[in-house]
Amino acid sequence: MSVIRVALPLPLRQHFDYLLSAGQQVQIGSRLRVPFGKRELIGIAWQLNPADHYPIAQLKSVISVIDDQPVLSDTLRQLLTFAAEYYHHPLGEVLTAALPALLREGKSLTDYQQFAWRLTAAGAEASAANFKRSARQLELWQALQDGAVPAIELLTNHPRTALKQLADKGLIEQQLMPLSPFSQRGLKQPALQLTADQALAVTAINQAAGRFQTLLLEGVTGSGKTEVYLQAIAPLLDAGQQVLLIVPEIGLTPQTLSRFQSRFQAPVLCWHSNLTDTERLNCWQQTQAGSAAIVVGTRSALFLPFARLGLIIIDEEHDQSLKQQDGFRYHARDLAIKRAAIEHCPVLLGSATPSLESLYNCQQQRFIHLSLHNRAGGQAMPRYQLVDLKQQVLQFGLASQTLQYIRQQLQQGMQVMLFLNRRGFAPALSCQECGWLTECHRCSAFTTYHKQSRQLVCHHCGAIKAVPRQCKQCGSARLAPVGQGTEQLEENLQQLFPDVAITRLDRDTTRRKGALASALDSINQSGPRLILGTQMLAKGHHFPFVTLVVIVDVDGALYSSDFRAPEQLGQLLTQVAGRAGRGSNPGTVLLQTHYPEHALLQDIIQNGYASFARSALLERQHTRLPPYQHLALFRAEALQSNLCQQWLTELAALAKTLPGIELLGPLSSPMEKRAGKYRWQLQLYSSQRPQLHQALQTLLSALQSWQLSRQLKWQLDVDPIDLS
DNA sequence: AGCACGCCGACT
DNA sequence: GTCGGCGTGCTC
Repeated sequence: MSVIRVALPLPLRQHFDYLLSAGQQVQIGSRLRVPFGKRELIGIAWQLNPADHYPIAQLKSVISVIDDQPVLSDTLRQLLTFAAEYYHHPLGEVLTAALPALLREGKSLTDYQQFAWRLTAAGAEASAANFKRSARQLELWQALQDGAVPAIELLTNHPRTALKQLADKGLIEQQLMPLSPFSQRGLKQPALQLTADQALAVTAINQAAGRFQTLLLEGVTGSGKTEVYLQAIAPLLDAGQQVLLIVPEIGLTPQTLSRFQSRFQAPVLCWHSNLTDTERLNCWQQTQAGSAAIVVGTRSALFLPFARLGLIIIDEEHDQSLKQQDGFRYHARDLAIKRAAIEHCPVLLGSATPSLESLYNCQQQRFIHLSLHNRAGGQAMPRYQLVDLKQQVLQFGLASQTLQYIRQQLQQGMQVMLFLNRRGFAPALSCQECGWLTECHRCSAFTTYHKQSRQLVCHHCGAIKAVPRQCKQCGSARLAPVGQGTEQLEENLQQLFPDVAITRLDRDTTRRKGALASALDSINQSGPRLILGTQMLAKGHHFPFVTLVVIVDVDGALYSSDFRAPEQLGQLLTQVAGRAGRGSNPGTVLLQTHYPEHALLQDIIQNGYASFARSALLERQHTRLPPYQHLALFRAEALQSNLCQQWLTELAALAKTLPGIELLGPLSSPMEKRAGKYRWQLQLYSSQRPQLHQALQTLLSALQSWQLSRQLKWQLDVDPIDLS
């Protein structure tokens, strides 16, 4: 008889111990079925015979052992344990994030088979002429010419329907696929010629192979970071090692994925939230079996069970979406570094606009800093120009100077991109008589007017209302939109340039599946065009014919209470600018502002991101903000504002007694009310990470017994990025 | 998180 | 008289 400590999928900060009968063989990291109160749960064997186990007389017995081989390796368990402790999050929920749903539900891995597709005899005899009417089927048929391809790999770039159609015609068939380690069969496409900077970077990455090292690859947009990734990976694949590439959002980077697939013969899989449960399990198994060579995935790919991990790459390492914003709030970049340390492999962070945290780590010599200085094709960098909006007559929010520039570029057959980070027609409707504004009744925010759908939408809680005919305050019927969103700007631009094609990219126009892809396709055709959109425009896409970028309104970000706002503005401006002039034409970026003399803007446009980031870091040092101090944030949310305040005040009182902790708050969140709940926060700063963690531990164990804690929703965010 | 127990209000 | 509201407590 022995005792086994089990990690269970519960939001509880504790383990549970069970009895193991003599006949039950268990490897640590395997799944177990155990009784839990009136129900049964599936947990992970975590520790055999812990010294401080629960009284034996009160233990229940393990019902069954599901796996004979662990689903979580030693290294993965180390990572998850670290993550649970670092983020002070219940281990059970961390596990839930790390295991595919089918495994959490107890599905047996041994009776789970994977299939590959191959051509039938009839399929081998077919010719391209058979597929005149279906390009999709033709592509699929061609992909199978060199032999069987695993279903999961096939589905990453072929639609399921084409697969079914060919199978129905008897041209392809399934075969059982053994899971064995991949072997690299040479390159499908030759590598590109590297610039000197790129070659240096590739060498540095290769020199770090086989040991833990973090490298930051800073390269302006268009400088060829992806080619560096590809060439750094090649020798690792030759040595049979696997590579993980984490990207912020996979939907936004289909080009990156296809570049990896078309370069290497070895299997490239992708991992993201749109996969079905079965596809996830497939990918998970192939990663574990070593038959996947490269996985391109979003942040949760970090927890895949690589058999022989040789390199982790975090692309766009500054991107905020690498941090999970609910539940288990981990940062994929930071955990990737930890994982690399555990796996003894290098980790490469890539960005045109590195986070201040990573630049700081380079200054501290913790990371190796690699730079790509020039655009790979030798194009000039775009130039910035400020457009002073003071005392200007604006037409649809655009200065006459701006319009002149736009007209000029269009006349030359070029494309112009306008960035406006506000979707909808107008940020609110206003009463012309009394000034009343349409507000959301559940949030401290105005409701955005959407003209096409004739709705008032709250962008914070999603509430939708019909457009009122009258002012709720004075009854006047004179309601008019205030301010301008992308929907309105599109309408206005169409009026100004009736003959020019316009493509609008925002959440409203890209909601439909495939809409984004088709919009991007039309942008990639030459000819004059206006492209306008929100944040989406800043991420990842190549717009080869854009020679002018207009940032319609930069002012919103200049005076923000969030200490990260300058960094984010710097990143946004640089990223948006990077979309321009990637063809043979250098680009121009126009920044419309009422504050052309603002130091932040001047710094970015005159000195570029790298220099701006240095001064922003100095500023952080003087104000004792991250990364010079460590930050953790308690949030409280309740129907009554005073509950939050009271709870956080008690928390603050206790925190004040703890060594090395500085407090800010309780403060109301920037948007005090959201979806009907009031939101407050308490910020804890410390220059010593261990002291911060000690404090968090003390606070967490205290608050669990407080009566008030159960009357509100609270959460702890370690290293928060979003202070809202 | 679930799932029970428990104690008060409007229904066949 | 019972169904069901969600507060409270417990799970090895």
